[in-house]
Amino acid sequence: MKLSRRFYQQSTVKVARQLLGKYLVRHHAKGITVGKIVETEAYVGPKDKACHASRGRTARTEIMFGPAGYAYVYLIYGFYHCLNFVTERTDYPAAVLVRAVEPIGGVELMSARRETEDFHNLSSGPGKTCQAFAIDRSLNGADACGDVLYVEDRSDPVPSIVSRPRVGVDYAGSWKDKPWRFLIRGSSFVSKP
DNA sequence: CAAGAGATCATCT
DNA sequence: GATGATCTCTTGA
Repeated sequence: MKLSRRFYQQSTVKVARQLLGKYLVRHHAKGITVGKIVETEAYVGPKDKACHASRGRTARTEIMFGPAGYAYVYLIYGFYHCLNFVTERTDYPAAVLVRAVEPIGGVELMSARRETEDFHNLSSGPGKTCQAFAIDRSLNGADACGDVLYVEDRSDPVPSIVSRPRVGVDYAGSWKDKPWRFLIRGSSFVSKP
């Protein structure tokens, strides 16, 4: 079952936790890629200094101020893209970053795009995942309740979850220590243990 | 293995 | 003009 808009309207931390064990699906002219989400991070609203939207409403962050269930995709360091799903209510800017997935379907496609045969290096990080799934800024604003990029619940058992501080947000003052990075316990496909 | 450098550009000051 | 929700490669212990 495809996750509904209502799912994304829940609190950001809850969405981040519940996305673990769900399946990221990407339809593309070259084929479909599927990955089980094993790592996420929550970026919670205007006060969260690690959240891009904490610096105000701009062209880039506009999508986060809109309704839940849309993709927020941006370019980072000039090379890589990061995929988020917008959460909570309209005008409250928050999102969940998909940091890593376990390759499930379309593995050859991922392998070709990533230029590696190493199964554990296909999508073990936010930039790698976007490369493997051919996700770039053209998908910014894509509807996660549509048919191109969405998340499925395949009724897997609820995973055991570990939380950690978020990665790469040292600039965020006291907010950098919030334990808002979530991983499936024991997964070997996370970006870092 | 850990640490450091470099790559490269959209976005915001 | 500075910087970043990253990744890869190189260096050196």
